[in-house]
Amino acid sequence: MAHWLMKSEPESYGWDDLVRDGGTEWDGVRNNAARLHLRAMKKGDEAFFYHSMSDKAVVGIMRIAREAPPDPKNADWVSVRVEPVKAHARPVTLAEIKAEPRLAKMELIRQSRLSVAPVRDEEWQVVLQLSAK
DNA sequence: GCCAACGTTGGC
DNA sequence: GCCAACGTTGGC
Repeated sequence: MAHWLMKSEPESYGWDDLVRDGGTEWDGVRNNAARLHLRAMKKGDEAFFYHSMSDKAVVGIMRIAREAPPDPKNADWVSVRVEPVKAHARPVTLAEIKAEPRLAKMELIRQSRLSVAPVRDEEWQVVLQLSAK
């Protein structure tokens, strides 16, 4: 099972909105690299929900409930369905991630503008540990 | 509010 | 096919 990280500004659509809705269609991704990651997601994969801009923290875990449909007429419509799994006991801030040497290679750090990014298994575990502290 | 990083567009 | 100009994202 693969792991991912998906960003949203909490003011436009945050973790609380996701929980309220019980899940959502993750669309509106325009960046091509991010789109490729969306297409690579499989049902059952898990993803961190990251609040960008005002919050800058990983706040919870989502599950990919439906993969992107194949061959859309318009690449802009690529989307997956995500559902909330669990809020972190404690959000893991960007500052903490940057301060943790084992997370230095995260795509989140290396390419800050990428809104949908893969997360390595080791990195996933480290972030989980930080969220439980 | 500023600016760095990155992507896209369009002129040549 | 190159590159300058411009737009967007997101951290600071």
